[in-house]
Amino acid sequence: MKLTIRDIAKMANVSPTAVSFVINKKGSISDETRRRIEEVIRQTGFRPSINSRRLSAKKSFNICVVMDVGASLFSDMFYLGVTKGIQQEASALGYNIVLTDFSGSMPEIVLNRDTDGVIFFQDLESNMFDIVRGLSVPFVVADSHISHAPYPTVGIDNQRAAHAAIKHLLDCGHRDIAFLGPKNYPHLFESTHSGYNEAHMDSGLIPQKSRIYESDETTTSAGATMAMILDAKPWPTAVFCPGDRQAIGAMLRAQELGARVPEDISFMSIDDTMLCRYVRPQMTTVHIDMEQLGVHAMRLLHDQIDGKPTDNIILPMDEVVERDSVRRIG
Amino acid sequence: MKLTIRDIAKMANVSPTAVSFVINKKGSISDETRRRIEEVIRQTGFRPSINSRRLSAKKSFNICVVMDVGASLFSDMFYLGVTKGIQQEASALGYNIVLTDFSGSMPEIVLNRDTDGVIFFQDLESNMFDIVRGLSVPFVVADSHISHAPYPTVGIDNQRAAHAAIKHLLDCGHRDIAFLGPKNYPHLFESTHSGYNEAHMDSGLIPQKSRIYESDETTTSAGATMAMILDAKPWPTAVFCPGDRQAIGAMLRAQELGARVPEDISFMSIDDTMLCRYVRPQMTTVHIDMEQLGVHAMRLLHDQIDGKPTDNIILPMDEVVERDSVRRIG
DNA sequence: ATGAAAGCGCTAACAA
DNA sequence: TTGTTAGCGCTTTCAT
Repeated sequence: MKLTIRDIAKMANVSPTAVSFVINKKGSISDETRRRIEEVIRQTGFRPSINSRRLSAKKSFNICVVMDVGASLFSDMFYLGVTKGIQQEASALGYNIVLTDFSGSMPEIVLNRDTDGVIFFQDLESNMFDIVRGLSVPFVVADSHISHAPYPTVGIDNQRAAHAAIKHLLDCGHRDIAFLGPKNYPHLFESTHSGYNEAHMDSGLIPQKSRIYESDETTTSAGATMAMILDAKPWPTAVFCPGDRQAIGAMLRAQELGARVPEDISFMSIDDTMLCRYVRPQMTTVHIDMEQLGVHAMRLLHDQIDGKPTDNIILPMDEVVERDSVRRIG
Repeated sequence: MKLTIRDIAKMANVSPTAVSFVINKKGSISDETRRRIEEVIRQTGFRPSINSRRLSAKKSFNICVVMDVGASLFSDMFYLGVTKGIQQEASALGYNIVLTDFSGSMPEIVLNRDTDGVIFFQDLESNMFDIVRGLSVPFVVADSHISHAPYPTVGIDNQRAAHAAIKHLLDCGHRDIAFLGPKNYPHLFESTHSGYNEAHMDSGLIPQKSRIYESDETTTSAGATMAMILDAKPWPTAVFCPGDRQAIGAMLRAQELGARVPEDISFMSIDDTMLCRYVRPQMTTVHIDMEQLGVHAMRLLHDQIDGKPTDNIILPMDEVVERDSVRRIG
């Protein structure tokens, strides 16, 4: 019934080893022999059993991607984009992408070592990484918020993205810009806050501490903080949030409270998930190339697997997408 | 280094076979022996090599999920929900979910038979299914639009969902309801159109052919059709689209053209993706439980794999979620 | 109820 | 450059 490498070997009058060599492009084979073997393979449509391969090569050819199951639809949207990038790169490298969810405990597939590497989304508590290390399974974390993490990461240069956003707002004539950051992501808060400060100072402006606000990274929490901001006059002329979700939550709430956007107050975010195009006014934002993030994560993991020395990657992203939520002043 | 089933056997003074039996809950083992083996397994933290297993059992323990790579973010959102359901059920059954994209040709993983079954999203051209059949790999299609497809499917009862939507509109006092359906999904168009007609007739009303419109299932195409509808008076009092994407595209366009929603015109959709809560006014819709769809798809596939006889599944879904896009008349 | 032994189909060390 | 051979670690048939 199913052909094996031995059958092919016989048909080509060579040894199984030879066949294995040409399949894996390893060892040394005379052109003549190789051609003969390739011919037989083509004619028979032979495909080597990947399971045998897994067993003898002690590789699973799986890469497992761990998403937090409790994550919001927002993160889903973001990470699905990242996953596309991973998947594209992975299939080029001959890996399967297996999707697992993380609900507090390490997925079976990594406990079983049924994966050649794992990609985590966002930084987890360090004891989780200890587990993976203990299993000596290579891993990387994608969308890490930590700049010099003691493990392989690829992240966005959030400071730079925030800088780009604030610069845009400044260029549009805004001088009283509120920063509404995610208090449940301290590292992200910190780096984007730095970008905010830096952009001001680059323009010879002094960032005002009183314009720094925080909320959880949820629509409602951002809305509540926004309501509070609107409670006191004068209003900032613009509000910047380092994430679509917060920005949209804030904007929608402001509108509910009677503020006109962007006439009375402008909003700007980072991420550029599809939501930006569906809210009204459409959200001006800094574009994040999620697939790119995925591609780099997969490459980094591949290098890890190969045992190559690697550096953590920080992707610079600062392309602002102008839409309708920011008013040009004066 | 790594423990094998033989090591465990020795430690428990039994044969490898016995160990295999208790791991797989097969064969017959005395309670006494079983307990002893289980004890050793627990103490050593032994985990059988899944790769050996794959080879000798001729199973991959993989289920591959095929998404169309060209699909919109909308479908992404929908299918990610479905995937969560699949994944949840799959891990309970001991399978990995491997994500692949379909870009016109069958993914390698199925060509290699490195999967015990495949789940397709939406109906593909039948020659694709022929390929899978030729490989004798079990498959199901999730979110099939075809009611009596000659292959295993699980789908939503779209007629019923449409019926529920129209009934809601009717109950709110609407009597001039436009149907804007997806012309690029003829089956979906057909079934939801039936629901539209049926709901009218149930209320003793005659559905008007002139109120049936079509567009591609995209935001812009729906917008264009909407503009055309608004071009002629009288306007319908409500517009129903069997999908969030069309409905939102239509609603947003109507607003751009100066119509007030829901005062001048109401909108209603099917799907209840998260977008519904981010557009203003929030979209009233029929809730679709995507995870449920995934769970059923996985179960159906599992039965297929087991060679059990199966019937195609049609999930009834008709829960309307009232939000702000529908006006109550009178 | 338990065990011996023969694979599953490939890889890789070693020989020739 | 090519071939022989011994595994990889389970499952499963067939004895006992």
